Amino acid sequence: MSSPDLNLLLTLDALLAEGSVARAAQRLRLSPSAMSRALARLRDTTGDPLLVRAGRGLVPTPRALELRERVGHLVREAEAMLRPAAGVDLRRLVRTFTLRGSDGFVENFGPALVEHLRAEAPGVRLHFRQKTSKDSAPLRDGTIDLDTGVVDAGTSPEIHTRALFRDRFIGVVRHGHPLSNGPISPARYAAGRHVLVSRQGLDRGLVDEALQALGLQREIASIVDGFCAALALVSVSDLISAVPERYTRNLRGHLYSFALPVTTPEITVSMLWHPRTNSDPAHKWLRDCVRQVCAQ
DNA sequence: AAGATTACCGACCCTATACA
DNA sequence: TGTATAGGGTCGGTAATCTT
Repeated sequence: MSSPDLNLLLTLDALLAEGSVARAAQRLRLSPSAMSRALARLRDTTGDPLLVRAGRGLVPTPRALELRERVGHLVREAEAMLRPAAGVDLRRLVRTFTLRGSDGFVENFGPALVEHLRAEAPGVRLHFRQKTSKDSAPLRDGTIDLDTGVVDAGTSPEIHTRALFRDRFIGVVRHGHPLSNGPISPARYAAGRHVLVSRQGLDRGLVDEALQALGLQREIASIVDGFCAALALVSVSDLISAVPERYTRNLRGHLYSFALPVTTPEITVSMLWHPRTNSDPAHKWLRDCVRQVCAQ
């Protein structure tokens, strides 16, 4: 069974509003004959004559009178739905956005972001979710609204991305740690005991590759799946960790940071969103907020 | 005479089929 | 798998016809 032609709703609206085939035709820029045939299709679809001859003109049937107001509302509603979205009223916006970020995103950027949103849109709530994988499916199905992280070959091609900031890895130890005094050579750095951050559970990373190029090797004493855990371990032990500088700025207040004695590639942290939300004015505003907070 | 309807025709779209 | 073609269906226009 085929669904009815919804274009007929526009025809019905014009016919019932005008009460005349000729005037309805004029309104929809059709010939009277085309409108007459459209009326015939409507009669066939609804099973009601809708407009019947009365002298030279037409008069509505009870069913037509019943439909007149309803179809009018329906058409206005549909037209409004298809118009480009107007700007969003931030003071009255009530909405929850779900943001996904790697370990440390909330701790580092969350406070500024929440404050920024509170000032502009007090009805907006943020739901921060931990990034346990790079899977794009939650963006696609709307489970999360905005993702942050490093874009790589595994990122789905349809996903929109925008760079937020570039970052570089630095070394971190507790204050009073031997490395907090004096120059740090690659050999001196490699001689310490290290904590490696790896979400995938790998046992070596970029720093190990850089050390290997110099003929050095470090001892990985511990592997954790997030920067917060690494910094927590570093703060109460003699372990050494390498973390992104900007990404962990607010988390290293009581720790000693230093430039790594080896060169590691810079990373670009981006935000990622699905094309479905690209034109949504509220989502646009959220992206702008995240961009501003991360640029500070 | 005015407005509604119908016959006929062309344009367009969709689908099935053949073929490279 | 992609492209070309034929056939059928739908819809709108013109012109003619019908109804009041």
